[in-house]
Amino acid sequence: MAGAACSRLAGMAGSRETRPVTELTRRERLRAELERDARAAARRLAAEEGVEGLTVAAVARAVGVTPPALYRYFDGRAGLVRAVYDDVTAEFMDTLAQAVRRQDPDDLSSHLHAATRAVLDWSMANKVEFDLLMGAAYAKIADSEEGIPTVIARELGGFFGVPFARLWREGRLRIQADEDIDPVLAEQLRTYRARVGLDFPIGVVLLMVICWRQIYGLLCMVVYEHHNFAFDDPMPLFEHMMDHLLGILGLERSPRLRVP
Amino acid sequence: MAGAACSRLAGMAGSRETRPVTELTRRERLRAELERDARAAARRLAAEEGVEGLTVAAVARAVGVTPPALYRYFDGRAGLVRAVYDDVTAEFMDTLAQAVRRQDPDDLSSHLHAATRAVLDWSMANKVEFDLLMGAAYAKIADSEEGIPTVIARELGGFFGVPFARLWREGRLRIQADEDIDPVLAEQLRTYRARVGLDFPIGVVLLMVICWRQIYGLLCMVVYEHHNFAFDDPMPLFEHMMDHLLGILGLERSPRLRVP
DNA sequence: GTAAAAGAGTGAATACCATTAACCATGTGA
DNA sequence: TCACATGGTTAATGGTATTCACTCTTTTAC
Repeated sequence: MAGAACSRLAGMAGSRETRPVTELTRRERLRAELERDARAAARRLAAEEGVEGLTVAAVARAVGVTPPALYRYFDGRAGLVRAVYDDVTAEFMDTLAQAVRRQDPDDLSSHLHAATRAVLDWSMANKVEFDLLMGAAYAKIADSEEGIPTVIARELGGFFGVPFARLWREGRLRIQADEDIDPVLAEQLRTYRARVGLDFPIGVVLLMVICWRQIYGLLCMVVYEHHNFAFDDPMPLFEHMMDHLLGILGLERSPRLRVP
Repeated sequence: MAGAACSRLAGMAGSRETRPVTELTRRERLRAELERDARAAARRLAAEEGVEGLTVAAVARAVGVTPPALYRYFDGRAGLVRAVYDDVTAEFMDTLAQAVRRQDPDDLSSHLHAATRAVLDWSMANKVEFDLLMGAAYAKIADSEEGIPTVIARELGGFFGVPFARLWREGRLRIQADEDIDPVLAEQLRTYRARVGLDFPIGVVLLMVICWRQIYGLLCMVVYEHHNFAFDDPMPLFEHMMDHLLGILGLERSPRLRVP
């Protein structure tokens, strides 16, 4: 407490009016700290107890305030869930980016393989968060909040769009011609392409959707634990699927794949 | 009230000790009625308000008793959810059986197509129930209850096992030989086969899993509404997938497919 | 036919939860 | 120094699950 006051005085002495963004008033600093702590507590609670365990009261306890205090920071329970959603989205996309950065930049096979593997690993290690981002819990947030819808679908679409664009440019892909695609489906694919911001033929978009459908199915099987009674370890199924998907894309499993 | 008493007296006059199963005591009849009403109310509440709207208090209100009364019928809220789960499972499997019965018994393509289509249709029309049977809500029940795990996976596996067995017997399937399957995966497939009660090579089981992975991915995409921003109508994607899956199985889309 | 036993409901109590309103102390900035 | 904004508090309302003690009714046994 005394130390905090001191550093505040030091900050005041340094600059009053101009206040560079780094210099925060005591209130601003405390507010930032409490918000950070609350977000962390919310995330921890959600992970440990499930989304339903993420309650205003529990977060308040964790950060040492009374529940109503949190209403100065978040829009009630829904706001807390939204905050966790935002944090988790950022963390998830960052994890993916890291996995890709570990690969040889010219090795598209390992790029795709590692990204997909990272999705699976993260999802298994963060089942509640998976549910929030890509599962059932998502629809509930999306219903209430306005800006949310399509966030993760678009982020992921953009992310996987990069290697697909390269595959397309390199002429490796065998895709369906526009006129061979059912017109209704074609229109949907164009909408998807426009909303995600991709710039290759809808035949390539269709390939992305076909791949994602399979990946997503495996993810849900694993995370929701329906087939655990037999498929305790999902890796064999995953690798089997990756061989198939890479094959669809005219690639082979890369010997240079680097997983953590 | 008076009428009820009368019928009870008639029942008493008819038989006391032997009491054929059809003859119920007044209490038993009232109990059966209230339980039936409560299950129906629980199902309706879940469908309309979501699983979180399925509360003991709400069901009690719906059937006109106080909440503690329901503890004589169900094991609290978890018991209510479990009851809905059981009812929904039966209804779902029945819907599938009906869809198959509508097809030409010798037309395996329409058999598989109709069954898969029925799964999709039912899931879209019963999103909350889908979540309970095959989605995120399932894991929560499975955690607490003992008998539950694998119910739906095994029911579905057995159901789709029938046409796959016929395909296999007819020699249409191109499958991987046992020794070409990763040993760990092979062991998992054998476990699955044993637990579901199938009796064909694990290469066929692998085909089932490959198909289900894709179907399930599409189901979750549709029910959890992640890609609604582009794929408002899932039918084009579904039919595209079915063409692919039937192709894997050496079949073609049947002109005799009958959907409701 | 009557009395004991079993069953099914109620009300009260406990313990959570979310959310709002009124209020108070303190940091901020002129 | 002083007015004001901010961020916390307590209190109150109303929702939830669940347990317990109790009562009334039905069933069953004698």
